[in-house]
Amino acid sequence: MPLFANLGQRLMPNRSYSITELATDFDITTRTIRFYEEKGLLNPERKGQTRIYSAADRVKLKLILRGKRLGLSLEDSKDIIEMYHPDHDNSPQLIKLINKIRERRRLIKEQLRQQLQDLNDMISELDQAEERCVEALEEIQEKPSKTA
Amino acid sequence: MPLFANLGQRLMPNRSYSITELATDFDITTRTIRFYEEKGLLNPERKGQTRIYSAADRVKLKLILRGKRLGLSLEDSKDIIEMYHPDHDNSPQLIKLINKIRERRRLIKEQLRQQLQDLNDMISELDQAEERCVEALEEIQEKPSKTA
DNA sequence: ACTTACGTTGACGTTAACGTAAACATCGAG
DNA sequence: CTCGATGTTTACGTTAACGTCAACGTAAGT
Repeated sequence: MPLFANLGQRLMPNRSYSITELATDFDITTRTIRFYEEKGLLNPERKGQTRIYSAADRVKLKLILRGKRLGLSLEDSKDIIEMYHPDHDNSPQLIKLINKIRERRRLIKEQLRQQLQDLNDMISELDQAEERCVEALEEIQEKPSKTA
Repeated sequence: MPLFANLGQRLMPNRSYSITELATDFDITTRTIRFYEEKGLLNPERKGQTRIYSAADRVKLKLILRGKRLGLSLEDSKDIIEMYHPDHDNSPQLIKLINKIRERRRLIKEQLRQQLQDLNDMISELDQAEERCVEALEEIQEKPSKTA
C-alpha cells in the first residue's frame, strides 16, 4: 500500500468534484443535489453546462445532510449556510447575524434537551415492554399444558 | 387552594376524554387525532358516533408525539405501540416481539449517538461562525473610517 | 461511426402528514 | 324552538423533498 495512495482524495482542499462523485460520496442521488441547487442551497460553478463543485460546496452539502438528520428543513439549512460568509464591511448586518446565530444555537440546544429526554423515556419504556414479554414467556414455560 | 382541587384531572386513570380535550391537551387539532385513527394508531370506543378516549389512548397519543419529535414516522410509532400489548398465550409471537423490541432499541440508541454528534458538531460550528463575526466587528471598531 | 458513460433541462408523479371545507347530527341553554 | 358548541363523515387541497421519466448534448473508447 503506497504511502501517498489517496493524495488526490485527502490533501487537496482546492480540488473539485463532479455531481456523481458527490452523490456517491454522500450516498444520495444527483437529483437530490440538483434539487438543493434549485432551492438555492448550492451554487456550483459551471464549465459550459456541467456543474463543478468546490470543497466549499462539499461542506455545504455536509451541513445540509446533518441538518436533515436533526430534523431541520432545507429552509433552516439554507439559513444556517448563509451564516458562514459574514459581510465583513457591514456592522449592523454583522450584529443581526450574531443574534441569529445565538438564537439558532439556543434552538438547537433546546432541541437537544428535549430529544435526550424523549430518547431516554422511550428506551426505558421499551425496557419495560420487554420485561413484560419475558415474564409472559416464563409463565408459559412453567405450565406447558393447560393443567399441570 | 383546596386539597383535592383537580381530583378529576390527575387521580383517575379510568376517566375518559373527548377529542377536543385531547387536542387542546396536546396542542394538536382534532383532525390530527382522527387522522391517527384512520392510520390505525388509535381505536377509541364510540358512544353512538362520538369517540370516547381512554387513558390508554392518551398514552398512545403521547407515544406518537414523542416519536414525531424523534423523527419517527407514524408507521414506526404504530409499530412501537403494538409492542405494548403482548399476546400472552403465544410464545413464538412473544419471542418475535422481544426481538423486535430489542432491534427497535438498538435503532433508537444508534440514532441517539448520531444525533448527539450532529448536534455537538453543529453547535461548535455555530460557535466558530459567531467568533468570525465578532472578529469582523472588532476590526470595524478599530478603524471607524477608511483611513486612521 | 457507434456505443457507453455522464451530463443537462423540463415536467409530471409520489408520499407523508395533515389542512380545509362542505354538509350534516346531537344536545344543552336561553 | 332556535342557537351555538361539539361532534361526525367525505373529499379535495397542500407542502416538502425528492423520484421518475423523456429528450437531448458531449466526450472517451473501440
